[in-house]
Amino acid sequence: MHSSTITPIVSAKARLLASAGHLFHEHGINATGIDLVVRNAGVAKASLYNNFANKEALVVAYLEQELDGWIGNAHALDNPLSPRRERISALFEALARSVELNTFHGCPFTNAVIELPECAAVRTVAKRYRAVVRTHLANLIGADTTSTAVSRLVLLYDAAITAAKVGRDAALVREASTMAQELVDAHNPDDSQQSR
Amino acid sequence: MHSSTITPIVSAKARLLASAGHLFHEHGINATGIDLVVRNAGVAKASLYNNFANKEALVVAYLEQELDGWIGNAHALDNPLSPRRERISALFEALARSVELNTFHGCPFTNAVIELPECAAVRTVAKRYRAVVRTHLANLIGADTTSTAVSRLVLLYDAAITAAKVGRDAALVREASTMAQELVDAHNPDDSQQSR
DNA sequence: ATATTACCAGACTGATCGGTATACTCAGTA
DNA sequence: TACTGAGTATACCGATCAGTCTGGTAATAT
Repeated sequence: MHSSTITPIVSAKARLLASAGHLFHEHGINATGIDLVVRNAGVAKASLYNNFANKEALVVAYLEQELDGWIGNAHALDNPLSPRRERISALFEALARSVELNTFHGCPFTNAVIELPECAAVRTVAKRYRAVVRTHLANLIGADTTSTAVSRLVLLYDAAITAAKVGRDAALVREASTMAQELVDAHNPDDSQQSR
Repeated sequence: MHSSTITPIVSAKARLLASAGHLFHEHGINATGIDLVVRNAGVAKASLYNNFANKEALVVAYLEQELDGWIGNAHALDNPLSPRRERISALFEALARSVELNTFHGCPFTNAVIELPECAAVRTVAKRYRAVVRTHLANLIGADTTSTAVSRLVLLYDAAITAAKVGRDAALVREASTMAQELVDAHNPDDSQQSR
């Protein structure tokens, strides 16, 4: 219980993941060397290789952490009492604000797939991420995961992320939001107040 | 005229750009070292630095080449006699086929922005590319470049590219195509045969 | 008390990177 | 003929990378 005097407050592993989370996401994976991750974490180099087999394993753990983060964030942004169109647009609006604040660095999974195109483990996590997004969007509009409407929302979310990352265009992100809202309204015309 | 016996058929610069075109696009920019570009081009290393200041300059030249290629391809895919919806969908269909053949390696500009996030020159070419896409789509549907309809087509094209690169999902690309066609039809209802 | 476990500090290795330097060939030209 | 310009081949440089190794510290468990 009270083992918090000299024993690390948080484990070396947790500090490494936090460090990797910042550096990989903000400066890219390839541009971030192991030494920087270690120094930034305030941890010994050996501790990295005690907890992770190699850099690739650290990258995968980072992506899994980002996936958990996305889910947490999606639920934090969601107000189940709002109409469906607003529950959807909240996701896009967060993206648009991030663009305006210059704090958007891209989708970690898209970035990783592009930075490490030959890494199967990365593709696997990216696939899981896309399935999670699809499931979440399906839940928000109360539709089947395989429905056309959900596919279209996935596409609009993909579009918004590219518009944010490459175009840095908040207005375009909001246009995607409008499209998503129109889609939800068309899919569920008798829904102007409640989502359940 | 007849100076083609020992004088290089094509210049070292052209061979380097062709080599860079293949390697950067298929394996990524950071993963492709200078030595490989040079060896693959069958050219001396000094020839690279005689024609380009550094790797970054080569990358920018490669992107400009890709931009020209995109324009050429877009015109090759376009049949001005087809209805507008088909002129649009041809773009998406080419993408879907590329996914099915496993020959799609992503948008060179998006890839470059993600691989070299701190490079201003890369961002500049990417911005030009997006303007070119917007202009082309506007011409295809005969709308103003700044119109909402064109913004929406840009978004759908962005979406299709992400669906292709990260999702590797040809069906999703075709769903984007359907959305684009519906958008064109709605924007121009009295257009079922001719585009002019 | 001792063995174990988790950690830190940092030197070190081998490979690879972008880029430079040296020395040469050869075709066209003034 | 002698110079120039574009090319080739290859050795080399300093930096950086991922990953290993040595050696030490301190708390925990036996």
